[in-house]
Amino acid sequence: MNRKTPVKRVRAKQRRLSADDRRSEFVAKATELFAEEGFGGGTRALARKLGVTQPLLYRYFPSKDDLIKEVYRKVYLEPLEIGWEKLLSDRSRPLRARLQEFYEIYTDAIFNRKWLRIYLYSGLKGIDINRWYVGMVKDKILTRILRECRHDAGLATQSRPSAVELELAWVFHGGIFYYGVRKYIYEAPVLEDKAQMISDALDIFLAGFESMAESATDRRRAPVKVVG
Amino acid sequence: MNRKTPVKRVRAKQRRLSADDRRSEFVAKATELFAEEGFGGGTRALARKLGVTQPLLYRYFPSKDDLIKEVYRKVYLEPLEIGWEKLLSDRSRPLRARLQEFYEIYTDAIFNRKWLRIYLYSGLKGIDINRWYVGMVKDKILTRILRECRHDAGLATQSRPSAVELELAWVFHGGIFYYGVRKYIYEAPVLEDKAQMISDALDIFLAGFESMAESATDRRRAPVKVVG
DNA sequence: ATCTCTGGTGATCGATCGATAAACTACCCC
DNA sequence: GGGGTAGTTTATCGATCGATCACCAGAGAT
Repeated sequence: MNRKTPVKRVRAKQRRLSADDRRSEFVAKATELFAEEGFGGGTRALARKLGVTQPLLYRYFPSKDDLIKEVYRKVYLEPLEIGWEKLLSDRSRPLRARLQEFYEIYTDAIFNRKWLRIYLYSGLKGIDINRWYVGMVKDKILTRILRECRHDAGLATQSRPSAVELELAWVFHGGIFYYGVRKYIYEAPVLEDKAQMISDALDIFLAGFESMAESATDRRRAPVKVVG
Repeated sequence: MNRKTPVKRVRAKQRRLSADDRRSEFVAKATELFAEEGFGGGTRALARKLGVTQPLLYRYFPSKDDLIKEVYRKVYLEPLEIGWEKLLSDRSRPLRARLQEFYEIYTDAIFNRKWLRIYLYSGLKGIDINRWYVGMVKDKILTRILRECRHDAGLATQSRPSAVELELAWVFHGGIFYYGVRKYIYEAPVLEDKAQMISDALDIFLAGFESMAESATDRRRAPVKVVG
């Protein structure tokens, strides 16, 4: 056929971006790619998403691992911009309303396919930032919630929650988290009204905490097991 | 130095296994490998774990994908051997005891690093068997639990649970599931006594269900939202 | 208009991937 | 004990991976 015919290489017109723009575009598209394919996703596929060639990546990142670290940083730190402490600890408002609002905002931030998948993939890799995040949830969210619950129930505000209390809060938190996993990872049908799911989960958590607190004050000891 | 010296190839004495044994050994070690590395784990690394060479795999499986499917089958179907239906529906025993025992047995089966990691990896791949499993949990476990709860509360046993009830059960179930994820995936410290975690989670779930049932009969309608 | 940065490309390397074909060898049977 | 079969290895292919290098070309400065 027309082999060896000198076809004028119609090179897609080079689109030049500033270094900062290109760099953040790399991170943004890498987040999408890794969310779908996992961190095994290829650098060539990433370049294709940007409409550039693969070696360009290495003008901005020394290695793929460095790019991945940037993705972590962006994904883990982005939804943390909101002031949680004030929201949870603002005792001028009823506790329940605070918790409801907090979880609505929190889940608005993390309940999306991209965030949840990156979170799960990085969790399976067992990296430091994931362990840091779990510790942060414990210290900044669950411990705070438990302190407010104790205060609300008229109990002494101890500096650190008991292991049993903490586990109660984790099961509650995990139950809400799993809603996001079911919806965005498993793509299973869920109760559409997210706010109501949170409301119902709060109902049973608060009722459970109160009954635990009551039996603790009644019997003057921590309830280890309610039914044998 | 001694290059070109004809070193007598000291080949590790061939250990021959029956076809069935070798095949199941492949599946077993592949489960371990994929649990740690994800399904991107290499066939050469797998062969190394068996102490054989890589091409041998293809005497037993037409492709790596077929091996992966076998791993799925083994992992997903293995813990299902137990008779759940009888356990949950045996009305000669108190409901709470049935639920406690069921979740202790169920979590004994799935709370281990191998199972949870394979489950999460396959969930991220969005494969059919994962969606099947989630549907199975809904139909065979949660729906059954809710039916027993309704019966226990003296309510009409309807064929299918309401969306709100189901979500309540999912949040409860997910909270327990997340305990396993925290312990075996994140390797975070958890309340060591698993049975007590289940007991506490059951307390608040059952209390929540009862209060929902009460308000439903009192007000003659399903409680959509308790606090606005 | 030309110079000069610097963003961007083309070509390619070595390693590793899944998979195939042919040769080898341990073990069972007669 | 000499086949013969079936389990195993050696050698290798083509594709793809992350990464490197020399070179090209667009845009602002002069």
